[in-house]
Amino acid sequence: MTRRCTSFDVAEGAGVSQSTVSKALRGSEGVSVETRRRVLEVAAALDYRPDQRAVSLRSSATGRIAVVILGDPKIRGAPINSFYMDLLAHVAAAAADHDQEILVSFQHDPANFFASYCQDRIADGIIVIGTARNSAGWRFFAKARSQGENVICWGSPDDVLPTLRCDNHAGAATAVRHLVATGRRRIIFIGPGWRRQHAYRDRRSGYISAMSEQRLPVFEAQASLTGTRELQGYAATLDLMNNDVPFDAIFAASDGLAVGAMQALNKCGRIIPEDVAVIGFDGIGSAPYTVPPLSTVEQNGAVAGSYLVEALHRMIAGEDYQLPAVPLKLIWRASSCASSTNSSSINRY
Amino acid sequence: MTRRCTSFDVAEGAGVSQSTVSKALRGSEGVSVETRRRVLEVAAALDYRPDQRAVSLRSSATGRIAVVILGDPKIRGAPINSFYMDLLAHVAAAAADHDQEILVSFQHDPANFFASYCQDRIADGIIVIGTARNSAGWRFFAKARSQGENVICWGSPDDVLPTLRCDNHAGAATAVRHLVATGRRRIIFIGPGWRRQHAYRDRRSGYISAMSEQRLPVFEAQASLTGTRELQGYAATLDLMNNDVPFDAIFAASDGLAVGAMQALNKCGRIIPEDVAVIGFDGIGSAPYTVPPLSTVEQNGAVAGSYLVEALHRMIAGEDYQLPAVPLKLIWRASSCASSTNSSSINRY
DNA sequence: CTGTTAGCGCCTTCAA
DNA sequence: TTGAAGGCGCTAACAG
Repeated sequence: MTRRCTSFDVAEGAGVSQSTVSKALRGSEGVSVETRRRVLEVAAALDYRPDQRAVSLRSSATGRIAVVILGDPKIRGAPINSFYMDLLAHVAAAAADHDQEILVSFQHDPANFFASYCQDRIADGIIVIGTARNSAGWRFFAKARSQGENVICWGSPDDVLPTLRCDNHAGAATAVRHLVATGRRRIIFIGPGWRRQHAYRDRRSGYISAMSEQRLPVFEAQASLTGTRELQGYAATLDLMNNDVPFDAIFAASDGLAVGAMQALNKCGRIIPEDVAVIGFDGIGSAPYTVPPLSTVEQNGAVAGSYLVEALHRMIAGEDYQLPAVPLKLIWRASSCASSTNSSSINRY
Repeated sequence: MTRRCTSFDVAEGAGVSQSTVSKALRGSEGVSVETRRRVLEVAAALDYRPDQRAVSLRSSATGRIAVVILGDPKIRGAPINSFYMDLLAHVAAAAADHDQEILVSFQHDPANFFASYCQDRIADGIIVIGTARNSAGWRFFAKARSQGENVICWGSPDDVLPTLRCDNHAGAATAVRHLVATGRRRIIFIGPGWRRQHAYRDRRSGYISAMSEQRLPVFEAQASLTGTRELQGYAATLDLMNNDVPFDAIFAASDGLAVGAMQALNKCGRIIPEDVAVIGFDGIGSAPYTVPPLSTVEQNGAVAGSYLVEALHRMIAGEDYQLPAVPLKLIWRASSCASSTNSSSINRY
């Protein structure tokens, strides 16, 4: 295996100096057309490629951003909320638009938290996406930020870190009004069990506002804190039925909870949406493909991804930046409305 | 904003030379205990952190691997098969075990293919995970490999690149035998529409073998090539019913197809599993949460992830490596068996 | 327009 | 045990 070829080799081949090669290849001013042509030719012939580590070392920025997916503080390999994975793809697309590479790290265990991306010159900033439930994780990244890391996040339970989110209150209220408009009165809110988080509080308050507007009774069910979102939704819904709580609709604080709720309803022979309408929140990729298709308050993942990247860039550049609310859209599918065109209204589920 | 601190600053603070600092921090031989202690102390006080770019430039390897998710050659933002996203998480975990960072890139459009990770010293090798349908993509990465990139993949339609996969033939045969054992006779195979791929051919041949063993008639439905897997499965299944093809079970070549098939069955009032049993292939994360829960031939994603990383390391090291088959497990849920404990058998779906 | 000279921050011989 | 010097491969001033 032969030595890697460097800009010196190209220089020699083209009969010029190394610095001229550098200028020629990067299109700097001050190189004659003829020289540039010859350099490019030799570089191509030698299949020369600059070592990006050296390029980066000389310049200042790394051209990379780190994306950390913060999972539940459980055993390794716990399933990640699929909305986060969708968001990851959108962040990657947005980063690619800025010619940035992304480094991805899945973290959940305090023993393996890592955030020194900027300090170690591994990346220029960090986007943390994850579950509010990993408090130790959020504390860790908040501390990293105070030590100079550039951090923007999605999913933080609080506002210690600059956090992007949608208008959860408004989204929840819209969902509830939709249920009311289609004739539902006993609408139950299924919360995530973990109350100390921003998104939950806002979705809950949106639910309460909308119910109060209509003078309808508020009823909340709380998921237990263990297991996946789906299992939590499943258990919470089963509880409701076992306790003979009357209800004709469920507004779940997340799509995962809603999916679990639908399983439980089905298990007990409740027909969706005839007996119970269900609507979730997030807009996970599988929502259109559940049985019946799940209505949801969809967060615009593409916009969220680009806002995150944009804000991080501004933070890195030391500019002022703001985190606008991510747009929401009520997606009305068969789970909440028997007459939706999106699915048949006469089936049993 | 003050200048970043380097090993020279530590040297000055500790009253030693820069090279001594380097040795002390990296635990090399030939530094007195007392000197090392002082260096460590000053380094900590100054919060010194080596610039990883410089470290990497001096060494040879980058300590990074690139993971490319190859999507359908369609518009940007097309949803990624969720099994690939799961696999990505497992690859990340395996890479972390080897103290490697991973660079992630979602690629689908020939205009933006990029594979020069090794040549540009961005990473030491590439793991390509993706859909067989992106032929241009697979050709691109095959060419990159011939130009010196280290590439291992999952999902390639052929064997031009070193490809990890499970024993698709055996897995399919197992699934079919399970259906036969539970009394099904008219079992339909729903293929992905794109026949020129290894996994499809093997799953199909496994189906045919198992059916032939039992002297049962083979019947294949092909999905159209457009849209998501789910939509393809939906349309193919609808076609079957519209054409009054009799069947009591569906073996879908992938979970996505199976999810779509379940939607179609439900739309037409067919009860799962009483009227039609359904089983998929892959083991996507949402399979336990469909209604009814989806039986599937589950590929061990954790093992797949570690095999991919392991094989890539051996390739990088120039060692011999082999790609063993990834283990499969038949997961028997309610969609294929009314008496499963995993769900109720008396419900209507 | 081109070449020379310094580094970027670190690791690694080789002398002292 | 320590330090001086020479790169890793490149960019960027500054001379010529």
